[in-house]
Amino acid sequence: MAFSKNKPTQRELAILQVLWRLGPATVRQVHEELNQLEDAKKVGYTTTLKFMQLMHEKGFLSREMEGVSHIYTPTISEQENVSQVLGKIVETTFKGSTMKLVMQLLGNKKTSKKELKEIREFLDDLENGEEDS
Amino acid sequence: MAFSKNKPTQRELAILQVLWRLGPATVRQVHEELNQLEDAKKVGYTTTLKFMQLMHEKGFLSREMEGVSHIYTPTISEQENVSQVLGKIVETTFKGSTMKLVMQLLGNKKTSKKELKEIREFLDDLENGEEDS
DNA sequence: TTTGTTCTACGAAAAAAATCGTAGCCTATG
DNA sequence: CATAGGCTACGATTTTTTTCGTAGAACAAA
Repeated sequence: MAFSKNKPTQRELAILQVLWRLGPATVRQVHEELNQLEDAKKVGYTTTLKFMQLMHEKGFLSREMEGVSHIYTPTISEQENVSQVLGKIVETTFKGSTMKLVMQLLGNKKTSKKELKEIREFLDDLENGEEDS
Repeated sequence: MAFSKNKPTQRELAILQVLWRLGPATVRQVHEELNQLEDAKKVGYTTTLKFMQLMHEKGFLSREMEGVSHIYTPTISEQENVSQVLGKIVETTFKGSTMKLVMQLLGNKKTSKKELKEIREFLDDLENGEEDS
């Protein structure tokens, strides 16, 4: 169902990614993690705090009290989010054809024999195992 | 080689997409196209103009005079751009494995038999035609 | 109890992105 | 020639996104 209406901004997405990696976490934890990253801009603690408060209001994060502090959890999974993003890409640049995207991916990267084999097996599974409507 | 340093903003991307679709075009053409879209916010002409001027300065667009007006062209192709975006996705959410992404794509969408066959053929071509190191 | 630490909540302010108004230049047309 | 229309350039202004400073509550240690 994705995010009701708004999309997360850059910073918001960065925070979501930390949470996806860490699982439910406090502002402190997210903040430390953020300032760990290579391209970090060394942002202040209250900045991270404010962001997570805002994201909570926007519905991007849910939270619950744990003693004195909050523990935040994304309301959308990384998979859902990436699906959404990929969906948009398929629509706008591959005219709706997921296959075209797959082929660009396979074609672009020099794919190893082993990987190709994996894919074939995966396709087998798909064709056999799944009895979709 | 992508964009030297900066990434295009939302609006800038929207303009790029119009240009990718239309090919080299004038501000007027891009502007009309932009205000055609469903989610259009009915932006003024000079806004589009300013944006394209800025994008030219930033190196996102090249341009040449044609009579009284400019004709703008993106300095990066849609393919290059999408590769870049996909690359980031693979890195951050698929831990560097393009295959994982491909599988998510194949798994997610209910893929038709015909499409699966296409993929297999594509894989055959890849394996035969390409003699990679 | 006083001090220091760690939270949250807010209210602004700074920075970045997006929008628009006005002016000046050509050119076609009456 | 005068007027209208289309185009660029440019200087703000508005809106959104980011950032941070300050204040108050809770709590542990001196």
